[in-house]
Parts: sequence; C-alpha cells; structure tokens
Amino acid sequence: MIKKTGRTQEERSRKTKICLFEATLDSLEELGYHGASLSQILKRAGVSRGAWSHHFTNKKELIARSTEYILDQAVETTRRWAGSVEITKDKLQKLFDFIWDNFYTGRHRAVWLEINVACRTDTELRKRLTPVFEHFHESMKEAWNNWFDATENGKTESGKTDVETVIILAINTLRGMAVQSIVQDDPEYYRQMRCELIRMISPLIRVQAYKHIRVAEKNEEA
Amino acid sequence: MIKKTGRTQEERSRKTKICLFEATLDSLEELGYHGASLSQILKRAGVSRGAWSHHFTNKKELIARSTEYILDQAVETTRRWAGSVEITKDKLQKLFDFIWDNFYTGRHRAVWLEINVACRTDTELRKRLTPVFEHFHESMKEAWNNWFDATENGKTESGKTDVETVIILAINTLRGMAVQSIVQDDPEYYRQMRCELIRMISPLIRVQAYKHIRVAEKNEEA
DNA sequence: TTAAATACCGACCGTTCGGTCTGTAAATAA
DNA sequence: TTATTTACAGACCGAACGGTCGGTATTTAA
Repeated sequence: MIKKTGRTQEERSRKTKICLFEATLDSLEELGYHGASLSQILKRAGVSRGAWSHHFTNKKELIARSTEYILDQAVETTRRWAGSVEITKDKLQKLFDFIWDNFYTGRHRAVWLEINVACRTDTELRKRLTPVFEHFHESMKEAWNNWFDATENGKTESGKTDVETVIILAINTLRGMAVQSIVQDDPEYYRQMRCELIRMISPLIRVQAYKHIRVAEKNEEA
Repeated sequence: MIKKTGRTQEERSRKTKICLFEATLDSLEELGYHGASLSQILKRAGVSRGAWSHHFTNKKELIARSTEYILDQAVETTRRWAGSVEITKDKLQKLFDFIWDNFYTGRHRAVWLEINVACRTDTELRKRLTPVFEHFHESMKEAWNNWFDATENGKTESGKTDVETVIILAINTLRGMAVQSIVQDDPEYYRQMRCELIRMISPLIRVQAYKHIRVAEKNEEA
C-alpha cells in the first residue's frame, strides 16, 4: 500500500522545517531555553526524531536556524510597516509603539531574551549567530531610513547629542523595560513610561520630525 | 580517630552555605542557568551532595537563596557607596558609572540576566523571588535618597517629566545596554553612550543637582 | 561522660537528555 | 518500470540530571 501525498520533495522538506521552527520558537517562549528539550519540540511539531535529524545536524543548529527564521520575519514585518505609514506629528509615538509591540512583547521578546542570554555562555551559539545578528541590524537600519533619513542626522544643536544616538538610547530603554517587565508585569505602566520617554526625547529630534512633515506637506501641494 | 575542627555548628553551617552561594553564583555567571548543574556547583564549592541536601530542600531553593545573597550584598555595597561620596557637579556621571560597574557588568549582570530570564518561564521561582525583588527595590530606593531627595521630586518645569521618572528611564537604558553588550561587547562604546545619556538627561534634573550642591555649600559655611 | 542534635558523606535511583542507527516510504530521474 | 535519491519513522544508547537514603563525624546539651 503506497500513500502518495502529492507533494514534491521540496514542499515536504519545507513544511517539516517550518513546523520545527515554529515549534522551537513556541517552546522557547513557553518553556525557555532551559526547558525547551528536543523531545518536547518534536512532540509539539508533530515531527519524528528521524525527520529532525535528517534536516538538522544537532539541536543547536535547529535553535540557530529558528532564530534566523524569526529575525527574517521581523525584518519583513518592519519593512511592510515602515513602507505604509502616514507621516504625522505623533509618528514617534507610533514608531515606538510598533517597536515595543513587535519586538519587546510576546514571542519575539521571549526569543530575544532566551537566545541572547544563551549566547552569553555558549560560545559556539554566539559565533554561529553573530553574523545573523549583524545582518539583522543592517536590515533594520535600512528599514528605519524611511523614518529618519540617516544621511542628515547631524547635530541638532551645537554640543547636543545627535539624533541617531538619541534613538539608540531610546531603543535601549525599551530593551531595559522589556527585561524589567518579566518580573514586574504591568502593560499600562510601560505604556506610560514609553510616553514619558517620547516626551523626553521629542525636543531633541524635533528638527528631523519637522523636516519630514515639511516634506509631507510639500507632497500634498504637488 | 576524632577530628575536631574547633568550629561551632553555626560557623560550620554558615561556611558551607556561603561556599554554596558563591559557587552557585559563579556557576550562573560562567555556565548560565542552563549549564549550572547541581553536580557542577557542588564540585566547585567543594561541598558534598549530602551536605547540600542537609541545608537546602532542592536545587531551586539553592538558586533562590543565592539570589537573595547577591542582592543583599548589592544593597550593602550601594549603601556604603551612597554614604561616602562627595557632592560634585559630575555626580550624575559617578552615579551611573557606579550603577553600571556594579550591576550591569560582571557577575551581577550575569546573575541578574539568568535569574530574570529563568523567572519568565518558571512560575515557582518567580513567586519565590518576587518579594525578594520587591524588598531589593525598596532598599535601593532608600539608598538613593542620599542622592535625590525623593520628597522634593516635583516637576522640573510645568509639563515636563519629573526627576524620578527620568532616573527610572535612564536605568532602564542601562539595562538595555547590558543586554545588548552580550552580543556586542565593546566597553568603550557603552561608556560613550552612558556619557551621551547623562548629557541628555542632565538638563532635566538640574534643579535637584544644584539643590544638593547648594546644600553642600551651606554646610561648608557652617 | 553520655545522649541528642546537627553537620556531613557518597553510593544509588529513576528519569530525561541529545544523538545515532537501521529500516521503510515517497518522490524523482533513468 | 526501475533505480536512486530524498524524506521520514522510532527503537535504542550512554551520559548527565536532580533527588534520596542509610550511615558516619562533630558539636552541644544533659
């Protein structure tokens, strides 16, 4: 009795891998790096041990490839978002809400934390992922160029911190809040803090914000 | 043949526990929560399995007590530091350098990360440590009162973010940088960013800073 | 000096871990 | 149709895990 599935080898292979990626990421979110055992991941994915070993050399490689997978998704999401948002006066707020919701809550936050912390003590994993992280940062930087034209990020006022630095600091603030929110979970509080953060940095990057608005207004004229 | 050590029971007990705490914390730093196995900790501490089980019900309890231990040390260090620093114009810089060096580098950073991330997925550990963290924060808050008189943290200018919020945001920025520094290790870069951060927030808390300096000057007059 | 309490020792246990290996099923190329 | 390659299945393995337990050593109280 031969069971034909009607799928090509490539389709079967791809499907299995994606199931494993998703199961790995869900396991990392739910159980942490420490609790995400291979048996558990395979059970969740509905994939046999044999199928897994056919596609991946070992567990670490599965973890690494799953990380690549979620980062690629993140870049794609960001590109789509950055390419379809109107330029308004509260765009800074929208930017940081987007970053928070997509990167510093839910599964992405979980995976980000678990993988980063794992990399701290696992040299092999860190070396494997360093170029992946670098590529990720490059892609994100490029995507944000729809927001702040990187080429014109000069000093806002003489002696003041430039815009890119302010943004980097602000993103680090979000990162810190993301860690803190593990033990002190209170979404409303972090929303408030995000507002305060934006209120704090807005004056420092007003130049850029207004520049974009001026551009938008010009486009409306045409 | 009886070997008298000349130590009291309490001394012996205390010594063993401290050895275990230190070994646990060192293991967490070096191997991470994931790699810090009990056998490894015991070997490092030079303590037998039997001695361990006599003092602790299980591994998680050892982890939790070790966390309490390092947090108590941190509070003590902070109290000493806060009680013995001259009030100068660059005291903000000194404050954040102190916080960074003591909490967001080295062993403390490692343990902070490992334990927090472990708490994310381990409800039991989180419940066990939540009051510990709360007590820690209370103690730290109290210690910082030597720096910023909490009772006078009003609005610096109408509509602006108040001082305490600015400080909390800044500490979150340090936290974010601490995570980032796992994968992107560059002490000089983070020193620079810390400078920029301070330059950014200094104007927002100038009132307080000067107030303290005025107090110091007054004391000199007397 | 003796009895009780406390501190400590390490062999042992059941479980789970990541990884391997032999064999089968399905798709593809000849 | 057949041969080859690719995809998958699951039993099995040694190693390491956290935890237990019966016995010994040291201190302390009677």
